[in-house]
Amino acid sequence: MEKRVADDFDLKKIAESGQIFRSYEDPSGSFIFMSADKRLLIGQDGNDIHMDCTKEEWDGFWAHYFDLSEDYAAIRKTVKQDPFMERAAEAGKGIRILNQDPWEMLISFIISQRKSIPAIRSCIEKICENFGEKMDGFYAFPTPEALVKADTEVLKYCGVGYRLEYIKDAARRVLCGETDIEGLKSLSDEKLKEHLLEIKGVGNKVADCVMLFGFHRTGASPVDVWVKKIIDEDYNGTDPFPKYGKYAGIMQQYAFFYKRLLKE
DNA sequence: TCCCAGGCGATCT
DNA sequence: AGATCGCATGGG
Repeated sequence: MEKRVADDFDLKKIAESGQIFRSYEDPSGSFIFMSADKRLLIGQDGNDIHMDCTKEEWDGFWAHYFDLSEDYAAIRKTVKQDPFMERAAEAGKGIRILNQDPWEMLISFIISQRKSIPAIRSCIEKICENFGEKMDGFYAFPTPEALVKADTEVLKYCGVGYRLEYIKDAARRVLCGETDIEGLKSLSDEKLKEHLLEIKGVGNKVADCVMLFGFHRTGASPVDVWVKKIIDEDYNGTDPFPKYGKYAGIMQQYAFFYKRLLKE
């Protein structure tokens, strides 16, 4: 189907903004986005987008996935008296915070620690190929049950390294209901974070990423090595993101994208 | 080859 | 509370 979007929307920036590890650029310039057991081929020409799904699938899932009910142009305009963030928001214009699968985000960001983004992507790809359900032309992200049962040696082969026990434990917790993903959705930001921090291998940074990208808590602003650089080099040691309140995570994405862009 | 990556947990002071 | 250290592995 085809559609026209009114708001900021840039598939390439979204795919390269570090929030998703299972996106691929097609030779045609279109993009593949995967989430849990779903996959979409989508391309854009300016504000005209076209995708290989039905209207029902778009309205029922992907429109929310791309966070189309939020007005990002308006959010960008809330930046004032902050030259670095104004440049970041302009550079990152078109980025949106995807509504991704919380379980997939939990495992993905547990894996992400001490890995480069290319390494994270290849590790997750291997895990899907080995433990994800085979769909029509791709592999789904593995279920908690699949990872609980996963052969340890094969998981190691996927490149998870010392995170093996973290992944196993997180999968066990979710499978037995000790971590109730659906239930977590109704918790306050504070309670949600508290719970996430109880999971082995989940510290402050990973918890914030799961909150932001899996539970769409846009007030969460993960502090990673890049954001640390921003804080030190551009803000003299003071974290500028919390002052943006419920948009802190969105500003963080603009800034993260911009800072990495500057280094190229 | 060497360095470091979207950090975390354990173990100290 | 805050500082330090080891950690498995892959990409640049």
